[in-house]
Formats: sequence, C-alpha cells, structure tokens
Amino acid sequence: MPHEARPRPPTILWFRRDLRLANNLALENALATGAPIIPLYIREPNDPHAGANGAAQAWWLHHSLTALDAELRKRGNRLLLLTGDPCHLIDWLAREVGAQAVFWNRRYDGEGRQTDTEIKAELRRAGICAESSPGFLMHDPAELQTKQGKRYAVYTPFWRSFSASYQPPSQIPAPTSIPAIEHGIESEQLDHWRLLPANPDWAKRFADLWQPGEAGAGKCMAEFAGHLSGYGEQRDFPAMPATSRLSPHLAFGEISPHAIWRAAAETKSSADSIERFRKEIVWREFSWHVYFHNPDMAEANLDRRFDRFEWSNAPDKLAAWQRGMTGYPIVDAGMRELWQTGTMHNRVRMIVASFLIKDLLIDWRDGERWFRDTLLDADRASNAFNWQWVAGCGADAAPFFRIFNPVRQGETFDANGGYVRRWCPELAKLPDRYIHRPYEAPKEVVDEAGIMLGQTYPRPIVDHAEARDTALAAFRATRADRDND
DNA sequence: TTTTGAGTTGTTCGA
DNA sequence: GTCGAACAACTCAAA
Repeated sequence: MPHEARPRPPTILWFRRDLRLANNLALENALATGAPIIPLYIREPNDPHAGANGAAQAWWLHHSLTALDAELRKRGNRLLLLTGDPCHLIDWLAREVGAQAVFWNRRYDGEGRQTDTEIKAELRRAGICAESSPGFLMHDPAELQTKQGKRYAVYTPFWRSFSASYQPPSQIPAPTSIPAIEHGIESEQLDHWRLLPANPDWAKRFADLWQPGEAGAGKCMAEFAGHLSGYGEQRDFPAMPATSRLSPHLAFGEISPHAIWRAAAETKSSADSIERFRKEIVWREFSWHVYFHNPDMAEANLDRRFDRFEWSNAPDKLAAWQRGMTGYPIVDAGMRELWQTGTMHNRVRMIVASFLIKDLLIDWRDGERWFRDTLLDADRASNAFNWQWVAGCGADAAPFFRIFNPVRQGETFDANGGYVRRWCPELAKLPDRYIHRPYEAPKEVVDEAGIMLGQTYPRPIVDHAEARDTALAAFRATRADRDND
C-alpha cells in the first residue's frame, strides 16, 4: 500500500492541570507534528475526584472539562475521557489508535513525576515519541538554584533570583483548528464520573460566583486588570473586592502564569501594586519549588523538630472551626465564606489557620485536609506550604510567637464589620464596636441586636488570651526539648 | 571557610 | 493614640 493512502498516525495530547488551549506548549508541540490530535483526560481508578484535590474542586473540574470539550469542538475536535491506570491506559490507547507520539505538560508533585517518568520510558521502549513541556510554573524547580547550587529555602532570595532572571516567553494564541481523527474509541460520559454534588447540592452558589474554564479565566484576568491599581492598598481588607480571584483558574492551568505576569504590567497600575501582585504569584512558584524538593510536604513537617509536638485531639473544636461556630466572628465568617463559596480571603485564611493551630492546638494537617477538600483553588503545594508556614514548621515560616488575635485582626482589617455581617448575618445588627466581640457586649446591646448568645450565635469555644499563653508555652517547650537532645 | 546581613502578613507592654 | 522593644534564636544565601 502506498504510504500516502494510510491515515496519518495520530498524536495523543494528555491534559492534566493545563486545561487551556492558549499558551499550551504541549498542544503547540503536538500541532507541530502535523498529525491529527487525540485530546485525552484520564481519571485514575478509585479516585472519586478524577484528579481534583477535593470535593469542591471536583465541581470545578467537571465544568472545566465541559468547557475544554466545548472549545475543542469549536475547533473540530473533542475530548476523550477514559478511566484507568495512566501507564497502562496510554500504552493501550497508543497501540489501539496507532499513535506515534504522546505530549503533555509537566507536573511537579512527587507521585505525578514518578508516573510520568515511567510512562515516558514505557512509550519510548515501544518506539513512541513522548515529550513533556513546562507551563504549569514559570520556573523550573530543578533549574533555579542558589549560587551554591542548592534549592532555595527562603522567599526573598528566591524572589530576587527569579525576578532578576525571568523572561516571559512569547505568547501562543489558541489555535483556530485542531485536526481530529476518527479513532473509534468511545469517550466515557462526564456525568457518569459523578463529580458534581447531589443530596444536598452544596455547590449551588458556586455557579453564580465562578466560571470554570479558559474563557472564564480570561474574563477574570480582564476584570482584575481593571482594578489592580488598588491591589497594593486594599488587598488586606476582606470586605473589599481587591483580589484577583484567579487562583482556581491557575490551579487547573486554565490560564498560564506567564500570561498573568505579563497582563499585570499591561494594566499601567502603580509599580507598587504590580510588584505586590507579582510577588503573590511568585509565592506559588516558591511553594512548588519547596514541594518539588520535599514531595511529602503535605504530610511531614518540613522542620522535623515539630514531629514531637503534641497536638490536641479535639474533634468537637475541629468541627466548630469547620462549621464557623467558634464564637469569634472573623474566624466564623471566613469558615462560612469557604463553605458557601469555595474560597476565602487571603488574610482571613491566615487568621483561621492561626486560630486552629495556635488557639485550638490542632494539627495543621487537619486544617490542610479541610482546605484541600473545600477550596476551589486547592493546590497541593500552596496549601501544604502555607499551613506549615503558619504552624511555624515550614520553609521561611512565621516565628512561633506570632499568634493572630482574632479580635484585633477583625478590628484592624474589617473595622466596620462588612465582612462579618455578610457571612454571619445573625450578628448583622450588632454595632461596630462589638461586631468582633459579641461576647463582651452588654446584655441590652445583644438583646437589641436580636442575638441569643449560646443559641443563635456561640460563645467563644476558647478564651484567646489563655489559649495564647498555653500555645506560647507549648511551642516554647518543644523548642526547649530540642536543646536537651 | 568564615563572616555578615537579613528575614510576608503579629501582639503586647510600657513609655 | 502612637512608638519602639521584646518575643528567640536560627538559618539561609551571598560575599
């Protein structure tokens, strides 16, 4: 048979956390082969979230895959959904469709890297081209090193080094068409993956607040560009809409971090706002840098001296924290915002994390797990990194005596209680003076506000001043232990 | 190899 | 109300 008569062997494009068509190097490389492309998403067996980090993110993933499929269809292609062990599945699929090449964008968690290395070796043994590309991060964790050739462990030198050497790559627009092939493999139905909650549908507010997918990410970036000028001054105030809200999009790779970096400068905002925002984006890079070198970061204290710390076993208090019923309004508002919207303002994340760890003395891993399950922007590196940072056992971590006072934080960053009133409506009628400490309000003020302390709103589950002293002693003691080694 | 300067986000106390 | 110091050393990264 003459060569020309045969259909061109297809190329497999394996999507993971890079659910976009613009600035997607794996896609670019796949297109460059000139072959038809089979876009693939794999759900691993026994993974109820199909690669999402938790239940909230599974909701996002469902909609993001739907959006990606729609964009592929506009370009004459469609997404193939399959379940199986990626190594076997890709091998099988490549044989089945006669694929000559497989492309993907790199991931940086330990398990994922190991899998990818195995698959690459397996494919190459079978004579199939396998190529991975960067694009999830702006830096290569294996490449960016200190002058002594070591990994970075402190943010500021990391930032200096990164920003001094960084050159944003040129933009790659989304292709207008993506050649397809009739391969005869039937896609699974996304609905059958059951990524959306039912009974009860706790995600029903999500759709009003978020638009998963690349188009939604673009809109989000454009909207943020319009008010980035206020970022530097307003970002710490949770009642203000000053943050970018890009994090869930970034977590799924619906927008390239390079594109965000570039777009920030194009806003013509003050240099201060641009730099402060970029520094936040680079914290994500730093988290992945540290995670890359410490693949067990979500389970193990980076500072092993904390292994001896005796965390408190307090399921009732943990539950009160999770439900936003601690009796400290700023903490409760944050936990309820998280539950209802799948996100929480950055400053409030620090306040609630400090409260769990330092006021309740509950293991940071319990907080990490809860955030991972409930945050739409759950990111294995950022989440574990920041929980360890608050606990004091992480990289470049907060000192143990840095304990947030939930009342003081509330009064400083939510002075007129706008944030608390939004998420704890039962407190809405309290005057500003008591909005962050209803338990100190005179009886007539509480009555006037229609609150029954202990019934319609809880009394504080711990006394902060006492809890602070206990925490200081406990953390000091572990440090003293160490000296006796 | 040794030295040196520096380090995301806080709170409290006393002047 | 505002300010500086204390909190605790410790380790990182560069020179």
